[in-house]
Amino acid sequence: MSAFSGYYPYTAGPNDAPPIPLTPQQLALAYHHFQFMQQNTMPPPPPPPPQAPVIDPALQVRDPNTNTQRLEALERKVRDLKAEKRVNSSPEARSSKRRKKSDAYLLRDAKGLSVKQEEVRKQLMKKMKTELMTLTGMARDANSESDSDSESSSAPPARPSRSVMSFDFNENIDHPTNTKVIDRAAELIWKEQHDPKADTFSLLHKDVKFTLADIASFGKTNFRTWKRSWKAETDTAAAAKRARQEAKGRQTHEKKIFEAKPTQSTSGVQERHKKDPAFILETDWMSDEISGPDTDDEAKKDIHRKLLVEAAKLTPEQESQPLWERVRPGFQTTEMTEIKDDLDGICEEQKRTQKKKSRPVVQRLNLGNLHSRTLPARCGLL
DNA sequence: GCGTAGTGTGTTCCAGCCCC
DNA sequence: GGGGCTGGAACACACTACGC
Repeated sequence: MSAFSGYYPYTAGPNDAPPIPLTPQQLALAYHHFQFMQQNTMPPPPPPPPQAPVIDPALQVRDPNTNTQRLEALERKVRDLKAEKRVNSSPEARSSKRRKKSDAYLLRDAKGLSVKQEEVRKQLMKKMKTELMTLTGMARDANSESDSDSESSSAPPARPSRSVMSFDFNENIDHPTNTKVIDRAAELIWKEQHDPKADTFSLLHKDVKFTLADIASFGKTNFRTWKRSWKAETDTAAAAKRARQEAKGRQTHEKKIFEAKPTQSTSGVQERHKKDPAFILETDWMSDEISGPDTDDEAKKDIHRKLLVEAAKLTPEQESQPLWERVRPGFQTTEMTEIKDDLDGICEEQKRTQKKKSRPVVQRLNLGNLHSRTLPARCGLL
């Protein structure tokens, strides 16, 4: 406590009045604030004031000189604040203030960064993610994982374990519960990495500047990602939406394969059918395969499986391999069915002629069944 | 064992929108 | 104008199975 016996509320300037000694209560409060700044932890509530003051205030001798000095110091402060306000209200100051606000971020946006900045940015993102996972208990061994990214040899000493906090995904990012976690993680990383001379510093480039706000913004991105996943798991509507997105992603992938390997090319299909097959690849039309009948009846499933095995002409040894049925929509025109069969043929031919043999894809068989799912909006195009 | 393709999942980036 | 949210797309990564 002796180190704080000379603690004053501000640093004295040349024009300031001499420092005013603090009361024991003020001193105790200041000590707690100092502890908070030192340890980056929430301080425990300040100790309750003593039941009775050591000296009855009524009996204390008031020093008229000290009170005058205090008053003068306050008046000076008011004058300074008014002067500062006048300067800040000018248009130039307003724009510089705006600039200053946007300057709070140096690495948040990936655009326009140098290679060094990009590397440090990625490192900080990874650290922030690990820190958040550690704080929220999402990763038990995140500490060992956190610094495995190319700096294992110079890894900082492991921090003592921290208490588990948690996100509230029902709330937004600016909810106190969530900001508390992000701020805490950002402060920890900032404390470790902002000073290149510190033992804990482990970034690739010492000369790349970044801000606390940068680190926090990376944490916010993580939060949104996790919230999105959480929502997809808990909200059925969101889950359905996500499934649609994933299906679309697979279709895009198939489209790319066709575009990248035009052996017979889709133009051949176009010539034969006088239709551009491209739009089939752009929509939901390609998803015709099912892995089994939509029923809980095991007997029906067995019969269906036997039909598929027969159609695939599998040997008894091959019977256990997966098979899919290709079920065309009932509303689909014959013309469209032919185009799709043509495209499937190209795909299978590409597989057969591939120099490099790859893992066989699941065999798809046509048993002639049709399904009656909802008619897509674009069905009138063919 | 190694390299590669297929597949699934998670992450990051970006644009557009809304609100303050 | 800046920050937050959302959705879509691109990208990264891990895993598996296969051929050589």
